[in-house]
Amino acid sequence: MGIDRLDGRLIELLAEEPRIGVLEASRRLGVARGTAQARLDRLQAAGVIRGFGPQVDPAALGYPVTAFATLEIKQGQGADVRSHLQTVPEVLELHTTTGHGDMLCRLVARSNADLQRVIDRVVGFDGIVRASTAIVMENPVPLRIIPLVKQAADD
Amino acid sequence: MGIDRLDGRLIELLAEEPRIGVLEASRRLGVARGTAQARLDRLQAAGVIRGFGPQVDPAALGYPVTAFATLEIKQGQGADVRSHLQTVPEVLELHTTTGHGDMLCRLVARSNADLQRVIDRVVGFDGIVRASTAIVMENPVPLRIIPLVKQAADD
DNA sequence: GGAACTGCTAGTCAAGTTGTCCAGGAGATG
DNA sequence: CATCTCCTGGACAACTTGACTAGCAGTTCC
Repeated sequence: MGIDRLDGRLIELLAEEPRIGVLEASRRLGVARGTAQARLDRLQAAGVIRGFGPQVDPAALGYPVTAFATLEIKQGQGADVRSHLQTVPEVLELHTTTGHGDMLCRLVARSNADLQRVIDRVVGFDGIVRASTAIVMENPVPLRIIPLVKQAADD
Repeated sequence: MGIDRLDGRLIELLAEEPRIGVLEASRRLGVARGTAQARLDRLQAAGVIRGFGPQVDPAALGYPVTAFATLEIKQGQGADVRSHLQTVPEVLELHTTTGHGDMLCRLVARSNADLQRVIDRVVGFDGIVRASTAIVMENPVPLRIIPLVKQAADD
């Protein structure tokens, strides 16, 4: 179920230079291509690697503003709120968290002014009792996984 | 700076089936390979597509628990806290937000018990005045970008 | 109108990579 | 000792990539 150091190094390599392919990765790791291929297949089958989809930058798409909104939900309205938020393209991510019907969602917007429109659309829904929004100013640690992969590989 | 519908469909295709490659993508889009190639190059050069790195699932790596921690930082300690959190592998992401020296970070852990260890490590640092943690129970909308890409393509 | 640009098509080419085999060796397990 | 599992190093055909070509259509600008 876990991963070993070879798996870890393979993931690191592919994370740094995704275009290199299995053959080049096997060369750099100093193993046979079949081995790298088998490891990669196994990691994907196990769900450790979910895929190699394009990583799209919302800012480059014209949405440079990110915010996190904490929502308090009316009892029993959870499912409705979820399907409402699913329809809003600017909602990139939604979690339900511990707390009294609380949810946390990540939003993006074209500008601070546009963020108001997005929040209105998110919050303008019956099941939502209250919302508080925190606008992201800096992102000192962008979403990363490599340190965790190394940690997991060393266990 | 924006993207058109062909760009949008190309991104969608690659997001759904990343392994198809440029040639197959061009076939499905009904355009010449050179066109798909050129579009893809342009999207990457513009930073819209940052890369095709492996998407690793922390849960499959043995870290099924996710939490968000809001941290209140002592005046002037921001930089120190940032570099501290950077060294913690379980910190997947860190943002500074509006508010009085507030930060928001995404954590993962091996179990709820392990989360305590992670939080202790995160919070056990001088510059942090207070922390409140919300444990993620469900993830009704996993990190997604396609709806936003469609939106951007239609403008 | 005509010239210059830009973006798309449809084709070529060599070089490289992929998927899929195989037989054999090394290390662990019972 | 026999069996398993994993890795190696090699092979093969089929395919994809990167780089290039010439030609065509639509815009923009004088």
